[in-house]
Amino acid sequence: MARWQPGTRGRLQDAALELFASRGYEQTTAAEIARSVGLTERTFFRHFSDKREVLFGGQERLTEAFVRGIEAAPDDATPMEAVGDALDVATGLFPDDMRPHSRLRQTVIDQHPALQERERHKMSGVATTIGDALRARGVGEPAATLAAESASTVFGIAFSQWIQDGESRSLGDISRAVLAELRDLTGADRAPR
Amino acid sequence: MARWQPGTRGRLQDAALELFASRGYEQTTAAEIARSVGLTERTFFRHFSDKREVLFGGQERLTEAFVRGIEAAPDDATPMEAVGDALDVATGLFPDDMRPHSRLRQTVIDQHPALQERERHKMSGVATTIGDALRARGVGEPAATLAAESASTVFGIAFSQWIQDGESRSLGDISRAVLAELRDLTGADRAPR
DNA sequence: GTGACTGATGTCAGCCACAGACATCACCGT
DNA sequence: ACGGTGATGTCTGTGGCTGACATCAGTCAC
Repeated sequence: MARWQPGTRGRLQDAALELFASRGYEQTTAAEIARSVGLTERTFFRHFSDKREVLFGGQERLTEAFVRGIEAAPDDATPMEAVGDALDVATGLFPDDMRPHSRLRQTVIDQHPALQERERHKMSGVATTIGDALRARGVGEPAATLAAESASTVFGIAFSQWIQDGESRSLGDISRAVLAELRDLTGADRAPR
Repeated sequence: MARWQPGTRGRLQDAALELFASRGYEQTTAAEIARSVGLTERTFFRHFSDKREVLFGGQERLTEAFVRGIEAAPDDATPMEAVGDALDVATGLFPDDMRPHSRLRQTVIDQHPALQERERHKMSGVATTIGDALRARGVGEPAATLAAESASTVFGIAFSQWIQDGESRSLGDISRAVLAELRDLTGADRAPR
């Protein structure tokens, strides 16, 4: 038998989400989260750089998925085509059966500006890395940054639609629809006025 | 003679930027900023909801400029045309002679993740309001959000280019160039592969 | 003109997020 | 057996931030 229970991080994350959802984010102290799984506050902060971070665990996996998608795109793909491929890979990380969990998490985030701030920041980190991957393919500036930010925007819009009540399409389907809409929007301008 | 010095907010902002730039953000306490202009920490937090906020004053003006631009766009303008008009109005808030100030402020922000987080959050608030203005014109979803986020992205890219060393174009000129690039990027996809 | 009212400020006390320093203590390899 | 390792606990401190209350110059009512 091990000295420490394994999966400490995960238990802290689960406990935190539950406490935030039931009592509210500000009304829950880091020490309470830790104690609720038999640990101390100090240990909480060894696993998470700050209190908000406990809700933002899987960002590396998301980033990697986007990058994998970009790198796997055919050599002759345009930047937006590569972004489309990346979105297909990334949205694959969110199968339909994790919708309830995502929804709960989002209701917590939506109730606290500090958490929204962190979420935006995370997505912006993802966008930066996508930009790097595009530049590595030889895409120039500002095209690489524009395409990367567009990917992040499309993902964000699709994700928030995905967790709406009554929405039944998969995240991937929604994402493709949003990307198509972006194409129409920016590309289909009429003749100059 | 008035009982209190007028312009308290402004003096705090100026002092904060100066102290952050010279000593670093974390090494500067809110109490120090306040004392440096003859006030107390408590008063600092009456003027700014948190320590970071002292660097983010003019967001309302930026938001209003964008909205003004959207509302002033011709009735038959496409969403992206309206966004282009809004960018022209908004970039007008940054004449060339405030480049040094913007640059200094940005060097401070760039050195601290907590400040970058706040900056992203502010821009995302701007984007949300632009989206509202577009929806008020009858633009649907997700087009309104996409166009609004695109406006914010273009502004962000243009702004960071504007304060690069050696850059001499006006913010408006850069912004129009970036917007054109976005149009090319998303619109000019070749035939399907 | 005096007294109530207002609004920006100061004072005081306290909570909590977070961090440095050090001890502990099972486990692991040698 | 033993020293190293890594996750944890304990102790202590700092700074961001807040509520409650006092102050006090100007203002307005009467």
